[in-house]
Amino acid sequence: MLTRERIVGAAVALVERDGADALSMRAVAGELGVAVMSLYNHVPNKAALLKGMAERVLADLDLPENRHLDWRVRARELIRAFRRVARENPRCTDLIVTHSVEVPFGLKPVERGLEIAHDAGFDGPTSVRLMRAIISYAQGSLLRETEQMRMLDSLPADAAGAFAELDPERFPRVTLLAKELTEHDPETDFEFGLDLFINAIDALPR
Amino acid sequence: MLTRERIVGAAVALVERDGADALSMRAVAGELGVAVMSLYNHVPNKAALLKGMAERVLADLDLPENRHLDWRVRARELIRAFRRVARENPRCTDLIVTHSVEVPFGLKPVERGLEIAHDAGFDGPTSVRLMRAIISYAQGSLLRETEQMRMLDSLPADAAGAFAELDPERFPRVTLLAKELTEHDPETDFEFGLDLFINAIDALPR
DNA sequence: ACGATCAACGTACGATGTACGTACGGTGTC
DNA sequence: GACACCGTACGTACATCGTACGTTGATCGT
Repeated sequence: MLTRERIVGAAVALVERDGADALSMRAVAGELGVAVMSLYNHVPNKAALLKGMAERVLADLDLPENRHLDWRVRARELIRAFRRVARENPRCTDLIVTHSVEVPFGLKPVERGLEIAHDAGFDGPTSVRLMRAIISYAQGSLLRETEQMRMLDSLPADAAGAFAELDPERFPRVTLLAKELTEHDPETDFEFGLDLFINAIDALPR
Repeated sequence: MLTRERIVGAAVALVERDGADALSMRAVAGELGVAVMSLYNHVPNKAALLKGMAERVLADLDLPENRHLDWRVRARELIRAFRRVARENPRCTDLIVTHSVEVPFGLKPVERGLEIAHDAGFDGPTSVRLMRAIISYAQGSLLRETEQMRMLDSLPADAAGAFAELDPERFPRVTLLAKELTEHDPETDFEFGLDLFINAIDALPR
């Protein structure tokens, strides 16, 4: 029996295996050993399928309930969980980030975020803003990670060299930091920005 | 005479006028009163055209040189300039954000960002990290803005009502903050997060 | 004047999303 | 048991897409 769940699952698996360009209704149907048009009994169109895929991946978010802990570690864990599911499906990441679906990704994480902000002592409107800001950072980070990956392995090999050989008159700091700019440690970068954010929130008046 | 510039320009104009879905090589050619295949004398393929469009839009970044000012206002201005070009081409925003091209968007803004971080007293590696973090936030914000816009005018009208009527047992804070969650003031939200970030950086040890 | 170069073009092909009509198996009603 | 109904799977068909390939015509250096 064909179901929306199976279709979405096959689509995610297919993208993880063959990349996003390989995603087509025909390919998904093939994956399930089914005719193309059968899919349309369960999914209205391709856009809906994409949305379903984003939801599916984000549904794996695990949100441990640990309300007794410090809000800072809870906030960190929430954002990390978001990043984790994205990294577990690396080739779907763009999908997730650009389709983070209504109210960014289901209500549970939103509720959780607001709860944490509340426990941290912030009022409602501020909580909403804080959540939006942090989500922006998380989404942006994921986006940047994948872009940087694409860039780094599209550049010939000696990217740092190319940067270093730029005109030092026009780009003094870029040439100086050529090495740092072409190195990429997504984990550390992500945590660096996350810390920055959490500390900033911590310093906010209530 | 057909040129890459004219093609890219027509493509951007077309997307701004008719939306991203209307972008096709045929449509661009039509816009220029030219046969489809003529485009390929100047642009190797559609992906390259997209990249060109992102570059084009970002080329409008104005980066006033005001090195005597406080680094905080310079940093803010740089990020705002980024957001401004994106907002000037709202329907291209997704393009820009997801194609922010090698070394995120040309070298000048990168150089400028590193320069500001340097003037703020940070060492090289930290400067790179700071820049990455702030770019992540900016990109994420833009992404979230457009998503939220799409969401808000896809929801029936009374979105706040729908939120408020959720089960208050499971989603106490969401129901409580229904109104705030469905209101959207991108400008204020953006500035809120930007301030947060700048202040966090300011508080960092050197 | 003439050959070379190159921008513009037309044709053509394979792939894609999906509208539409059909076949068929299971379920409820008499 | 007969029959009407409905939902699921399917096949065909079409418009549209990106682009490979071969041709034409104008321009320019000699």
